[in-house]
Amino acid sequence: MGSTGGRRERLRVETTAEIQQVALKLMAAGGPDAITLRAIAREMGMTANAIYGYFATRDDLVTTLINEVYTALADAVDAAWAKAPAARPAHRIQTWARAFRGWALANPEGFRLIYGDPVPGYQAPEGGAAPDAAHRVCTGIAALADAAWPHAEHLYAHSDFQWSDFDSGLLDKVRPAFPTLPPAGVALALRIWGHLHGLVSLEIYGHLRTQTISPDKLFQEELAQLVRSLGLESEA
Amino acid sequence: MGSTGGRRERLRVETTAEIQQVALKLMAAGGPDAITLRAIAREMGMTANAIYGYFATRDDLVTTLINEVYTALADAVDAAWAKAPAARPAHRIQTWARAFRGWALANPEGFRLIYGDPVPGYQAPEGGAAPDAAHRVCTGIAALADAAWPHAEHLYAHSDFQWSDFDSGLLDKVRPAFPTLPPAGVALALRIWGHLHGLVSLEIYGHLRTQTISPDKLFQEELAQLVRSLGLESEA
DNA sequence: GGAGGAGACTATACGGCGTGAAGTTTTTAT
DNA sequence: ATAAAAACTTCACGCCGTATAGTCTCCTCC
Repeated sequence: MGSTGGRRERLRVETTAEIQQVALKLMAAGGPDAITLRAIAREMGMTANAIYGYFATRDDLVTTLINEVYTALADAVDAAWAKAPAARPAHRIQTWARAFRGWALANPEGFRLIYGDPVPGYQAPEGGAAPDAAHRVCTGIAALADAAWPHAEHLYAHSDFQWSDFDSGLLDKVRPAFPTLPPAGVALALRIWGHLHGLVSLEIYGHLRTQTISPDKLFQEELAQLVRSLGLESEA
Repeated sequence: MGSTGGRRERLRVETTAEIQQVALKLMAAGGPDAITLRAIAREMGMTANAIYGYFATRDDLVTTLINEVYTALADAVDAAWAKAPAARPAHRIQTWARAFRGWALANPEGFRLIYGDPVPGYQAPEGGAAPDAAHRVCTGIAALADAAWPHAEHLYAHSDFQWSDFDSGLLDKVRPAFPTLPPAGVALALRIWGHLHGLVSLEIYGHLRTQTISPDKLFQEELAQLVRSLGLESEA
């Protein structure tokens, strides 16, 4: 054999996993710039160069980490979405939003890794890091908009958004899943997304912490306002 | 003499200014992590260690830069605010917001420096970097809320925000300027701020660019919606 | 079961980084 | 003119990513 189940490959997989795990631990402890090949190797009792057998370059490792973390985020919000009953759109949106914020608060370094300036010299590869997870989060946001659209449609009565106003990147892959969502519905999606991301981002980066000691209360209030501004009744 | 006007001090001031200027140029060209003492020195035909005569450490330099950049941002939004007539609150808010976004788009690296993960290992000093500029921006946001409050008050009819819900940091210094603004008005301020910052942040960090090709149109629309949600009539 | 090869890892080295200590040159003040 | 002070350089250390070459171990095939 040698194709599957070989001791060699098992070890390889395990070592690969350990590298990522140690990297995540270092990031959690010291921020994104604590991810250094040498520190990882030190932690594992190896030489830094040994890691090159598993990842072509440090950026490759970071890309993989982003993928990993991004997937965890997508899992979290997807699970929340799936758990909440579709019959209560307001509650569903609030659940999604709370899951998003909750994950971010629990994994602030991960949030930075995904949405902020990542590791020092890191440049996201052309194809785009974590395209799957990004797609899933994007789909989730579109689902929020789709759920809210019937109630919020009137807000966009006078807008003139066209499909050509939006890029074909992630959207064209997400659109088919929501055939009833018009261009203005995408604007609504970006509105919701901008709002949530903005609040969470301010909180994570500490630009809110200096101003309020109950970001929790503020977030809940803001979420209620958002839902209300979508023409829905806020639910706990 | 030797106290003022000396050739020595003039040179010192000039060199200090040149260091900052070169650092900003490097940042604009290669992002925040392009700010290295050695690169600056190289650009100036000096040794890296010479910079230690002007800034105690690299973080000191970065702190100064943040101050500088933050001040420029505060100047930009303050000017916009002052220019717009107070009699038209909607227009004033939109002008402020557009100035904020405009500055951010013109100085994306500066925006990251202020609001994102800054230079790799940088840790903001205890006293807080750029406290003056932060105070001014905070005041600007409070002014937005103050202008909108009479129209938006009804939105917070059932909220129970207390002053104790907010930190005493920047707020206590800003509050006296707006004696009529109640606790819920601060929540309104943070709402506006979160909204604007969120949109601009998404745009600057490219998490919007992959989804829309007309962030401009989206921003205007969103701004109009925000103003409308405050009970005001959107103005061009 | 022994030889050969593949794969995992180390050793060494290079250039870049921030920064400390010590030395040198230039300017200023007396 | 001389001494002090300021500006600046040199050298050094330990960190980083990474390229190259070498070593050791284990699997495979005859």
